[in-house]
Amino acid sequence: MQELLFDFISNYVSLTEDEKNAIRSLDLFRTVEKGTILLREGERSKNSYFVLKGCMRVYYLIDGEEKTTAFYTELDALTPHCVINNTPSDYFISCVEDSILLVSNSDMEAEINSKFPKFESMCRLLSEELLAKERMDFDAFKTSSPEQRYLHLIQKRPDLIQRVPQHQIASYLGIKPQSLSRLRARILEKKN
Amino acid sequence: MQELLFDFISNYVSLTEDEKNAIRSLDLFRTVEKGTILLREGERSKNSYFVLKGCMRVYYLIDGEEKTTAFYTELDALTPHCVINNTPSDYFISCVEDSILLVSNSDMEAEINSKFPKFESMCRLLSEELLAKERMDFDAFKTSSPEQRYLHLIQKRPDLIQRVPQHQIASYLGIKPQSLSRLRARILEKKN
DNA sequence: TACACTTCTTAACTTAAGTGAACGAGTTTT
DNA sequence: AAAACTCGTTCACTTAAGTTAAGAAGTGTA
Repeated sequence: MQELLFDFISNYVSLTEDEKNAIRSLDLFRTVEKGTILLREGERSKNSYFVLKGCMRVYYLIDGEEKTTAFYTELDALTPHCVINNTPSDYFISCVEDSILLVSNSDMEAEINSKFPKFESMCRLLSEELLAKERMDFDAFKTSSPEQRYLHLIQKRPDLIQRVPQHQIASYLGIKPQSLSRLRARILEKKN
Repeated sequence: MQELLFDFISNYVSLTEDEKNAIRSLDLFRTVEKGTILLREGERSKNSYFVLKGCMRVYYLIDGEEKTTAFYTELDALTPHCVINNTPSDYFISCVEDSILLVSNSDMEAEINSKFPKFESMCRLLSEELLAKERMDFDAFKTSSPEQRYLHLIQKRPDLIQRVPQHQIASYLGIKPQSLSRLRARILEKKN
């Protein structure tokens, strides 16, 4: 499981054995049960997450309704807004499946970053890449209809449709569960 | 105008005079005329932009129609997707107003980053912050209706409504110009 | 001045998403 | 085993956005 992490890191910087050991010694690995809530609205957590195995979901509670805005799966990284801004979180993060995560906190990261410039390089590269990707995803969302978004999701993340309940997918697409049902029926009809 | 830049940077790291001079010597400042297209679909530019004065617009050309997805104004930074991935751009960037920009290219940045670790720190902090902000904006977009998005925009970026044509705002909100017109009329009616 | 062009609005009609309710299938709880 | 609950689907109805067309106001240009 550690190898997954080092493989991932090797896309950004190459680590020496010493550096790898420094990371190993941090003891970041956590197993988390399905249903665990990692962050609640109002909390000021300092934790960031990296998914080695499993799936996390970000959702807001608006007028008593859950609005899912993101899923993080294998090799996705998530630093919540509240960590960056040191403000209370306005969303929840929950574990969709039994998962294996890397959990780090911002103090720890600051220390590592100052000790290992290479690590800071990696963080810069990674967050620049994630920012560019997030903007592309946002653009794609803005420029397409719910139906196009759904078809796109099937292409890009077919696994999600399997591992996550449909009503969470619906809200992820910005629509109601009933509308997703109808939309799926419409697509099937078109095919025939 | 340089002071604007150094004020901005001081939010992330504190620079010595020597470091400031190093940046000054790079000669990054550019004045750009309204209407200039900074990046075209298909181009593989290496340029990143930082807006000191003015406004830039990102748009896609889909089925012959312009779809505006972002506006960058004073103190906004933009590194296009094509720079990060070294792929052809799938969008355009144009200058909405006569503007003063900082233009850097990725080779130059790589050099500075390796010479001045402080600069890399700043880039990391900045891109982490922008990523968190982008995710929040995306979340807000997903969880609200066009009408809510419009009201939110008036609150958060009232200047945009003034400096940018309405049909570009409409597409930025994910709707057609006619729908924005109607929606505005609806809001006015509610007020009375 | 006349013409083209852009921007915004309005209107009539179409299409699709929101809403509220009901139902069946499957799962969990008691 | 019965009750409660979750999840997905369907239906009838409402609401809002898309579409097509037309026109008014403003700008720029020949």
